[in-house]
Amino acid sequence: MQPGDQKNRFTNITFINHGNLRKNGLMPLYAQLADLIRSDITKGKLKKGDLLPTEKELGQLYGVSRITVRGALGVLAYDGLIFRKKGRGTIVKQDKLTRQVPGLLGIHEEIRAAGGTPRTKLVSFAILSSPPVKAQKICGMERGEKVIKLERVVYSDNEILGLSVALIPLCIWGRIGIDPEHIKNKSLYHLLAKGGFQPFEAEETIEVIRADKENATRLDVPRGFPVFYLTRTVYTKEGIFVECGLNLYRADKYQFKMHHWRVMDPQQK
Amino acid sequence: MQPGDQKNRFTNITFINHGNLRKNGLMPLYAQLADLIRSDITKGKLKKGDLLPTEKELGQLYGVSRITVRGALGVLAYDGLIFRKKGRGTIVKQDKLTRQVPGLLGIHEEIRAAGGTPRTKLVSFAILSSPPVKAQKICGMERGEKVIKLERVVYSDNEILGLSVALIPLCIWGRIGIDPEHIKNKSLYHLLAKGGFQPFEAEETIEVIRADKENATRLDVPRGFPVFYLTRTVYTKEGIFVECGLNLYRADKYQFKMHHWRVMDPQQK
DNA sequence: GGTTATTTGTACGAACAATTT
DNA sequence: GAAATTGTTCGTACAAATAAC
Repeated sequence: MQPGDQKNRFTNITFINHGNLRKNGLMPLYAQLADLIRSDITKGKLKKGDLLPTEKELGQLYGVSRITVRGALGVLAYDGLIFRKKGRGTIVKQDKLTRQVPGLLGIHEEIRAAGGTPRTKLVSFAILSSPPVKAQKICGMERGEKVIKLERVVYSDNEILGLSVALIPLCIWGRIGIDPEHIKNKSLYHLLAKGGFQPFEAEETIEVIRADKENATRLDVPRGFPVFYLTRTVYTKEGIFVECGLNLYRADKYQFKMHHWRVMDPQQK
Repeated sequence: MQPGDQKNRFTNITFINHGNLRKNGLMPLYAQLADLIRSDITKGKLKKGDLLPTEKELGQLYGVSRITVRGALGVLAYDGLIFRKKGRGTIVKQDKLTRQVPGLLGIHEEIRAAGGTPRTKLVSFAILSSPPVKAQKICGMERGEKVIKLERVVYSDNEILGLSVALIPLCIWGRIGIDPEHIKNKSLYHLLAKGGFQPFEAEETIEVIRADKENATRLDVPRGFPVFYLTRTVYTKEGIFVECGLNLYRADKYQFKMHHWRVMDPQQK
């Protein structure tokens, strides 16, 4: 199907799961409406290329204003399920993509998402009077700033996946107040979130290097074996720096999937 | 600075580049306002942690409604320059991150962005009666669908960077109507965009493999040398599949930078 | 600690502009 | 050229969260 093609617009009420919006205070109306339409799409009532009812019609169907409808459509457009064309209407997208924010998962969550069972072993725990030079370069940490250094080995289903070093400013660590003992098998990001520093943004670089003797031993691979070298700088919603992660993952046991997209249309759409 | 901290709110008019909004039809008011505030942030008039004037005040300052102000703030929040807190206000973020959509750059653009000079050499051009099995798996192309296969060597500043195979459905290729001769040194994505199929979304996987004899020769590396194996499936805004890319890049000459983030707040924010 | 004021979040109605059919 | 549809913008009102007293 090409851009110019289109299908009939669904004005038929029965196509829509109608009349279920409640002003219960739990969820905004626009979010409820978005979920209803989303389920119509994912369940196949609305198929790729279909034109949705117009914003006016949707408002009438569900007894809400056009603003609310636009809020709902904005969610779906943001999630990549629909797109809109001025003068034409709102159209269900082709469905090839796995529409999912790249996410900001910790390694625990990543492994679980891939169907594995994560396990981490704490190798070392220390308070440094100054961050390593590497970390200063990567995430602009100040010299002389006290940091926690957490070194862990990561296993997936009892196979070594990689090594992980996390540097966390002492002032952050102090506020979340965790006993090093409790880190074992716990998601670091989960702990940070519970302490009021929920990870929200991250900058990451991915390189490949070859294992030196020390790393090769620890990763149980021959010397020179390719490993991903992954650095990650993590921030809260407020832009507060919370972690600098230096990670080595075996290249034979790890791969990346990404979803890039350009969203413009920041306003309700 | 911690989440609870804050600075004074700027109600001082002189801090804002005021009175420049025009209903000229070229740009919506909210976008103009967003640009004004953005420049105040990037130029340092508004610093990290600062509270912006309230939505009401901004509206009065610029003579626009609160809806328009919210549109502008929505843009900036989306771009990661500010965040908002109910009951408190709108706050300028810390400025560590390079706020940039991950982007959907072709290899030409990537090289240029890194300060290099891209060059591509066309190795082969063919019309296949069916996509390779690999491509069928990666991007769900149908057996029997005619595709164009474009094989190119990519150089950055006259050094070999990698090999690139692009598979494009014949029906798309036919519509953009390009002479294979003209692909040389051109950005494929640029050509696609000119033909009405602007790349908008992509799904990508990154793995590391070791070069076999053939690839090693072509990439000018020893056998077994680690190379990035990068597959990419590209779609338009409408969700129309336009390209399946299979790429091999030398791991010593390539690295990835990513910016992940969680944006919720789909409505104007 | 509770109350009040402030500020953003959600939602309504209405009108016109820009684009496509 | 006319009709239909989304895009932008106004005014207004109340809810929910935060901050100040």
